[in-house]
Amino acid sequence: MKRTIVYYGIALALLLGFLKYIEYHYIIKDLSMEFYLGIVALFFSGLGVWAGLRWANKHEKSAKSANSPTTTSTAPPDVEASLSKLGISKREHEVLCLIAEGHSNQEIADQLFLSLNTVKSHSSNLFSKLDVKRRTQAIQRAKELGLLPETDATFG
Amino acid sequence: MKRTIVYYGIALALLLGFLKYIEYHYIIKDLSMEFYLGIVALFFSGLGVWAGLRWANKHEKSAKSANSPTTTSTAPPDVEASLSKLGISKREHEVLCLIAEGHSNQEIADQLFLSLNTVKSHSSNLFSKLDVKRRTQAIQRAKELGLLPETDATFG
DNA sequence: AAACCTTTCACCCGAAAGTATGAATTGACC
DNA sequence: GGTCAATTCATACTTTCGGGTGAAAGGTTT
Repeated sequence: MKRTIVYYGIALALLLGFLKYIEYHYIIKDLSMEFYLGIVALFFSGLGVWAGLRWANKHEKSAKSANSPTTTSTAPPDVEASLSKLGISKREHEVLCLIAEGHSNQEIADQLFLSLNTVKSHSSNLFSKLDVKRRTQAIQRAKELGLLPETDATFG
Repeated sequence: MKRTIVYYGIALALLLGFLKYIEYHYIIKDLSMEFYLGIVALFFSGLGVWAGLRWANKHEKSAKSANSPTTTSTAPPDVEASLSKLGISKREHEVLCLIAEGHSNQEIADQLFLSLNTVKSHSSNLFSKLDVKRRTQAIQRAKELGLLPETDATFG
């Protein structure tokens, strides 16, 4: 969390440095105002989208009674039972679903706004809880146990 | 193929060397006959089983009209169409099925009596034909396209 | 407050997976 | 005999996975 702030700072510093750099090394001083504004607008809109998504992501889970598996609406009731029986947390279940969709750990990390290491931790715990060694086996296992949302891949 | 013969030779040489070694270094000369026979019996029965399995494996495919996808009975007729449409060979399909069952490349190699490198080659070609990057995606893809034998994991 | 769980993340290391390239063999087809 | 695709395998290299350990932050429970 503290690191995130540091990253923000570094990103801002880099932006400022970049602006100064182009100011002194190129001949765009005449259209500097528009250019600056454009750069800054792009940067901050990107940052805003990112932060907004992340914030929304954080509140999606805190808004639904934290971690007591009673009123969570992410998964159907029967799935809930299997999950809690195996001691699989909500976050781990999310990771499991994404694994089953064929995503790499890095992709999952990007999608859930997590570090790669975190995804690894989750999947590692997941595997021991599912009693499997590989993610491919985890997919099999999860399908057997009905832990995955029906993707309905059974068409012709 | 030539390598296999060389390996056989090496294995036999090692066996002989081992027998000679225990003959000169231990005091089991008295029960040598039974011991020798036991070792040899174990070794050759193991080798026999292995060779037999391998031979059976080889003839399983040559016995069914080589590679024309007309009378092959490994997969249902509808699957055949999808496979040939994607240019997936029979061997590749075998590998694909084992991948979908959650096996590692090494396990697949052992099961099909192939080298690890060969399995990698097959899976690599498979991935490009399925237009995927990872084996987990290949599983997804194969299920979507109905390329896998029904494992019926849809029970409660 | 203390014990506990969940979630997050870092670092290291070894194993597995995947890519690229080249090559030998075999059977089919012409 | 020559061509072609399929199969097999090697070698080398990069990326991804997975295990193990430790730790920090936030929430729950007692």
